[in-house]
Amino acid sequence: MGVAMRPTTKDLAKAAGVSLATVDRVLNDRLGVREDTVRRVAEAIEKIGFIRNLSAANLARSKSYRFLFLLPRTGDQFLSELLARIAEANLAFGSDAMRAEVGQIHESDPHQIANFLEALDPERVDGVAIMAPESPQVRDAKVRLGQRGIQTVSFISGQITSAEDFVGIDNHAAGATAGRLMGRFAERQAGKIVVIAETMLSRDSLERRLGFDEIINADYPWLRVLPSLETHADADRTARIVAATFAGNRDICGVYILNSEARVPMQAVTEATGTGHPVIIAHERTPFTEAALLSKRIDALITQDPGHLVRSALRILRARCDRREVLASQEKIRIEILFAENL
Amino acid sequence: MGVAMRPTTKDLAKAAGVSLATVDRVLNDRLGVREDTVRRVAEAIEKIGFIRNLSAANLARSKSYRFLFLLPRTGDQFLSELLARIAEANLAFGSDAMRAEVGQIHESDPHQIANFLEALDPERVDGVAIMAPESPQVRDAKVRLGQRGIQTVSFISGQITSAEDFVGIDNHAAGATAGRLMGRFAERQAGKIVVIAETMLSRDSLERRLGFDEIINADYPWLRVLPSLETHADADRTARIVAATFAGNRDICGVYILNSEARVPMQAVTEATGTGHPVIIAHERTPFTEAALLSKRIDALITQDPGHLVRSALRILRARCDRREVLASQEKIRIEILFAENL
DNA sequence: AGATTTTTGAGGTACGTACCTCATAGCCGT
DNA sequence: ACGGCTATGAGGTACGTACCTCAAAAATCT
Repeated sequence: MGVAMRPTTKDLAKAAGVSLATVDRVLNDRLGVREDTVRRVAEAIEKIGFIRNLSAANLARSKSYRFLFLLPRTGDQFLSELLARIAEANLAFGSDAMRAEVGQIHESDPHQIANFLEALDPERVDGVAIMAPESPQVRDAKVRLGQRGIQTVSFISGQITSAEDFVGIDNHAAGATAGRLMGRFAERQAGKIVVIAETMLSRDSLERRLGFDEIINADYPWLRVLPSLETHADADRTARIVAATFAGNRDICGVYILNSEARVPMQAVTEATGTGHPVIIAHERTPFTEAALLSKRIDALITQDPGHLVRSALRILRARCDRREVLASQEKIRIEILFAENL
Repeated sequence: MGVAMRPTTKDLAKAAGVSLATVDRVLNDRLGVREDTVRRVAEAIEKIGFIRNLSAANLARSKSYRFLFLLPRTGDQFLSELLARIAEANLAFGSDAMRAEVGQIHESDPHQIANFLEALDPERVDGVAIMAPESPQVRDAKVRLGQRGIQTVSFISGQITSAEDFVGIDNHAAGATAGRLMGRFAERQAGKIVVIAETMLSRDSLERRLGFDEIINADYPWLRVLPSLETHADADRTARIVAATFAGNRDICGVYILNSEARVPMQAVTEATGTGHPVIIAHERTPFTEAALLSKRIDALITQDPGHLVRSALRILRARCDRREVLASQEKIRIEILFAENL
């Protein structure tokens, strides 16, 4: 236990040769402190290695943090997974005075998203993790939130203004990883590869496709990647275009599903292929993809850990509120590769 | 913030119809409370959803946690990585009143390890993460530590009495994953596979090998896995036996290095193979293996995140001290697969 | 120099919990 | 009814920080 106690504000005051009140003024950026007094305190902080006890501070302030996850209204199993992890994080961080809530909104309407963000009350929300397609409206809304003192991060997809502003994987690298797996798993002979996306209008899809193509073109020139099929999250359309593609191309040897929600495209592929077995690579771990991996209908999954995503977003928002640095290595979301063996 | 404040002990006392003192007695397992009073309080906890404010509790107790990592004295880059992550965790958990220290000891001598553990003072150490080969002495020492009120977990390797008692990957699954990668990456034709381990006396190595063999034998019968080469962490010996093995087997198509420290074996393999290029799979991400992966001398890495390992061990020890549950999904250490693309 | 403003100090209360003491209430067996 | 229990209550102090007030000191301006 505390043989060597951590220095407190009292020790800091003594070390800096000022009173507790002044230390408090400096620590909390209050007005009315001469500049060289601030400097003296800052030096004393360095010298005695003062670390502010945030638990005590939050206790005194009786502050609790409320964060919001802005998620799409419609989705499938990956969305459910996220919701479950958010609920879980509430338990994990429960004794930490932070709460996470969820707002769901039609992701296709930038105006609605922007309005939702505008309506947030800084008194009631400390930060928002936003999962929404990039758009000028949302970008502006984020800037205004920052001005009003509400922290934001882009969550999984959306605009990436800087590395610290984004919680999610590097989609270009994820696509490249998929490309590498596809190249190594496929037979070393000519063949076509089908890429299925919800829409190619989103930056995430573009980046994944780009990374995928780079690897295939550079290292596996005998493979040809067909133009992306866009499902528009419509099961009928998906079944139709996938069936048509397989009917029109006899030498398909690989399928790359770059949606987060792989179930509908995967079912279309299963129907279209029949007894054939192209190499199939998909994204995200859900009950469906997990089962498909175990039954060898999917060869590999590229995933990001939803629990990690959620906790990381919360830690980042929290650190911003406290004007703290985060531990970069902890917040880097890894591109995971799953086989049946390492589920 | 708190529009809806979290209930406090005061609210709990009112809800249970008892005094604050009694609530305190119940919450902290003090003697002298009738059983049905305990029950009434427990019911009130459920009813009003009381969550103990651990920050305030630790503040009041002015308790800080001291944990110890018991690591091998000798090692290479993976050990350095662990040490770096422990130092990093000290920063991350710094404002959380917990500190991690390191003790290093010759892992080959179970008596010395046991003595070291016996000598720990419960007043000065709250928990230990033990990375040491399994042995009766260490097992007994762990039991006695538990009796003396010092928490323990097995770290990365060692005895696994239960799932909650271990921080690390499932080595059988890791070996199986390596086997799957080897099988899919190797040419579909007869060939031999070299397995290199520091020693096959450790459970970790055995499990990895077992998992590896299972997959190869079941799904890639044209591959033959040679008896494991044991390096005994000796560079000269390693070079000798690896060279001899390659000299005696012309059709080696794969190498699986199941050590945590891959550098020495990998260098021996590089020298022995010359211009040939068997599929090489190794464990753990270190500066060396990372560079080898990027330069395509290694085909894939099976890794566990050292930062996650360290933080997970600390969280688990901490939760045990507080008699709390951990969030299982957060503490599960994933078997990661690394290519050059998803580094 | 005096008046005014800025900066600093001293001291208090509060946050939610732990832990302590002492008093009182209820219970037991005799 | 008595002493001897056990169970409970009431009240205090402490932890480290935030935030408040008021007074005093120091710096600035006139």
